[in-house]
Amino acid sequence: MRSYGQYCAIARALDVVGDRWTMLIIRELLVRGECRYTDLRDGLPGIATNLLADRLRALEAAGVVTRRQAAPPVAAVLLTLTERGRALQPVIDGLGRWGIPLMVEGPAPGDEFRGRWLAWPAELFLSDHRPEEAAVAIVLRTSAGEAPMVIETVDGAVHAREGECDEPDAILTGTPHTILGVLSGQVTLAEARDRGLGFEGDADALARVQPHALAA
Amino acid sequence: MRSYGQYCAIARALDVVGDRWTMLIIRELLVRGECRYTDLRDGLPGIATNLLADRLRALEAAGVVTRRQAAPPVAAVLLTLTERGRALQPVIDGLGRWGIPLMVEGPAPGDEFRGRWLAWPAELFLSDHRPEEAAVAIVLRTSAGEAPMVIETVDGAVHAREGECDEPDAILTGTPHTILGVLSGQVTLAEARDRGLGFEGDADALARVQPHALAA
DNA sequence: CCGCATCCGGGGCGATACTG
DNA sequence: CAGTATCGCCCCGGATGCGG
Repeated sequence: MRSYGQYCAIARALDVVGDRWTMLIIRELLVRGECRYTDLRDGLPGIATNLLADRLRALEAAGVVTRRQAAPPVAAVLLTLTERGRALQPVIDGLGRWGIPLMVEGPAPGDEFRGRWLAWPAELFLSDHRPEEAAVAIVLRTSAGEAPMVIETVDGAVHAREGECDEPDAILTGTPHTILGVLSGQVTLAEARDRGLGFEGDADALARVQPHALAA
Repeated sequence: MRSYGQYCAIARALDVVGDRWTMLIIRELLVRGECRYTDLRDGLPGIATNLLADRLRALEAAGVVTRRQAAPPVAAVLLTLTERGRALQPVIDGLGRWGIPLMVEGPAPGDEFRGRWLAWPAELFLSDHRPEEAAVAIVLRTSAGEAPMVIETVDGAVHAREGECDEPDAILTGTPHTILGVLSGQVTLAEARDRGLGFEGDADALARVQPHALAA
């Protein structure tokens, strides 16, 4: 990026991560961890391939991303955030928190979606109200072809990860918008089921982590 | 900005504040509060006037900025952040914190600087180690023509603001880089004075708020 | 299939000039 | 003071090609 030419901490930060697509590349690397060029491409629908290559080079030069060869059997380059790169987590979190209100209207026509993008809303809205009880796991399925998300309670906190789960306490199936409504507590489970949400398992497991705002 | 077309909180946020210059406009409005178009221009050296106008329109449409007429005597438009706009403070703070390490090498040739940009480093590095004592005020002067910054202790916290101060406990005069070195504790007062820092007043007032890292 | 490089059209951006 | 007008350039987006 063209430098702003300002001796200011914020401008200097934006000189490195202010380019178009750059923060979304950081988002993908934060939520996926180490992954391949092609994985990044899949997680960044709309990006031009040359731009992704350019950005990765710039981020590598800036000490934000590192590149390493995968183990012999799979000939692939693996990309990871450095410690310096992971230090951008608060910025991404802040952006995600600020962006949540922009999602209540649902996706615009043609909007892309990936299940793992629910990780921030999930960890933002949910908390474990009964940490003394046994841990629960809730699976979110937003699309048939995609890997589901698993929401798990761990020591009173709630974490979201990509992947399967052997014996989930509950399974939610539906559109991203509907699932987001349930996670945020803006829609009750009953309402959501009327709107097409699929639900299996223990409703209490869901209530345990849902925000208390339901009372309002 | 062209939308990223992704139903994701971070992408949605960047659809609004991801454009070039936009976050720096937010920075200026956060640190200055209500101000005029021309004030913004001065605080954003390098921006094209049409871009500033474009961005302000977009931010107004997005509910981030509001515009109002000043009181009759001065015919001027005053721009302010809305509540929604001020909610970007954590993002700006995160960027500023992340950008601090990029400033230790000093300004590049031709870099612009404004005294008020020291507000983030000041509040980030400094803390009041003896809150039980009377409040202190330290003035920073980085340039003859510019308004100085005042650092004040208030209830154990440290705040930075633009403006003068009647009876400061200490006055630092020097280049931004030198002053930053002192504020961050990377350079001792004695070293900084050797490098051209001007210092008047009570060295103890400075030590009271400087980071403890000096021991290292 | 992976990881790019290259080419090309369009528009955002930057600089300057100008106006109510 | 607060913008609008204009213009060249380069970044961006989309498509294609290509070596490993």
